[in-house]
Amino acid sequence: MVGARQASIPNRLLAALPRKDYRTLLPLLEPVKLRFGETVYESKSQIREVYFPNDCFVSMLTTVNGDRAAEVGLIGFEGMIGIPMALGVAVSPFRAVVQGEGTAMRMTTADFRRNFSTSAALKREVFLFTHLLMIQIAQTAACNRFHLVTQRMARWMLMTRDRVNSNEFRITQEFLALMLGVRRVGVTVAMSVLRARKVIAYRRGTVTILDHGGLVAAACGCYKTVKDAYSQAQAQKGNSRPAQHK
Amino acid sequence: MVGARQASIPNRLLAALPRKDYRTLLPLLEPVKLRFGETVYESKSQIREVYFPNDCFVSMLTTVNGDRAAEVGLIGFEGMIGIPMALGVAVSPFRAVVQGEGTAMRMTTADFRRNFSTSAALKREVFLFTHLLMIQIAQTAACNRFHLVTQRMARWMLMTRDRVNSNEFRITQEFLALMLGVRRVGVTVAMSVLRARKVIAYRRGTVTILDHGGLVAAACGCYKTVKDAYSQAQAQKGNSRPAQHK
DNA sequence: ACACGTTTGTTCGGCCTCGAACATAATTGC
DNA sequence: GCAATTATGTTCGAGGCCGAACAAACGTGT
Repeated sequence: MVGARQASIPNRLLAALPRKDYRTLLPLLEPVKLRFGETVYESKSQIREVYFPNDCFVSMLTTVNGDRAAEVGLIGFEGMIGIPMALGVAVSPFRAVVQGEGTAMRMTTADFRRNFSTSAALKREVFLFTHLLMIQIAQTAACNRFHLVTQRMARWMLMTRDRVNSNEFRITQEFLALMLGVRRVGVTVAMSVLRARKVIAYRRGTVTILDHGGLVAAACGCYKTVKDAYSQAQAQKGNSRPAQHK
Repeated sequence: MVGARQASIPNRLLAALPRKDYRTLLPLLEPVKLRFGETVYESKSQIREVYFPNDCFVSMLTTVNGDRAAEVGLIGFEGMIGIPMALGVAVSPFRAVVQGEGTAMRMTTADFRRNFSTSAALKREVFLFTHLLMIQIAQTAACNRFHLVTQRMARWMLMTRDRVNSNEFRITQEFLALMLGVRRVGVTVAMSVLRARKVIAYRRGTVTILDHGGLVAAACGCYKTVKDAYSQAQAQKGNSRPAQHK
């Protein structure tokens, strides 16, 4: 019955903590609503709070030449926003923008710092996520180099789907183009190709995945690579801590 | 006289440690020679040792589709090879290949783990470097998306220059093409453009930077962005620890 | 000095993405 | 219901990089 606890704690990172550690954190966690488009951290700004998404998700963006930006990472309920804090840095190198509206548990940096140094379990979970985030960013680097717009867009949709846990979500082509760092027209074409194949449907700001397998086929292997890294990490935890349910 | 100690300890990360912490580590550090092209870690392989480069430097490569690879990070004397160990993971997600021949200080994972948990200074330095590496990888992601071969190649040469501390270094176009994830011909063209501008000179496996400023101008801003992040981190340390020399 | 392998240079057609401009459709506010 | 705004669709020429194939120059070892 490992799943029972997870059901009541949407954020996977928090859910993976021993009950004792979680109880200590709970009074310090404030549920907040994150609205679509909201900037959680400006690039190079001070980090004042960290966030554990419940059902929202946030894009990490890096800027080049001061204007053009591209998404380098996507973080949802599987992780935490504010990873630099875990590495002893209170400044966010990335811009963090809410991509999927929803709620998150917020904690002040002071509280986080205090508990981070005392809870070995929190450290372990946060560092593991840091590692996975690094893999995601690195894969994005390679993906940006090699793969076509349609492939990268399909990957983005799949990553989003995994975080909203639904085959339908709101997104405009304009916004998606910003994330992928391409022209909007490029997204228009890519989306209509997938629509013609009946892989997705969409209308003014809403995309529906019709054929999940087809979308995976349309995406590059980067989706699977990153996803496998995540699930393998989960599996490792399960194996290395067989006594967790005690 | 902060510099005096650094002069005898080539690796900056080790050099930044308090003398006491460094003394503890020293007997565990084995100097090894890393030869050009040598694979330090295979992707997804177990990490058995971590390395603190003295004058060598190592590329971190990510693979897509199992065959094509691209460099996502370059690590030299400013850092450590084996960052996943700091995050509690003993498997390298990347392939690590020696790019610049030289020596490094090697430590077994067991020794690293032991000392990592007891030396707050080592932790601080390694985590700070982890953060900087993450910035480097993210910038590479954006760079791969937006910038032309010539720009990215110029950036690569500058990053290499900073790590060999020399305006001349050995590299073939074929190898450089592998790192950048482009065709060799693309590198040939890009290099001849820079040669025509008298920014670089080269002959069969050796590149010489003639005009550093010109090369910076030819590179994209990503070079400066990442470099600034590194030097800012150093400055922060200097400010926050004014009593370090005691 | 010579032969061989390695490294660098050149060319070709084709595809993807670019920037720009303009056209149509859906939603919102009044 | 109508106007204004937002979102999506279409087209154009240009440029960069692609894979492939072939040519020339350099260096090494015998």
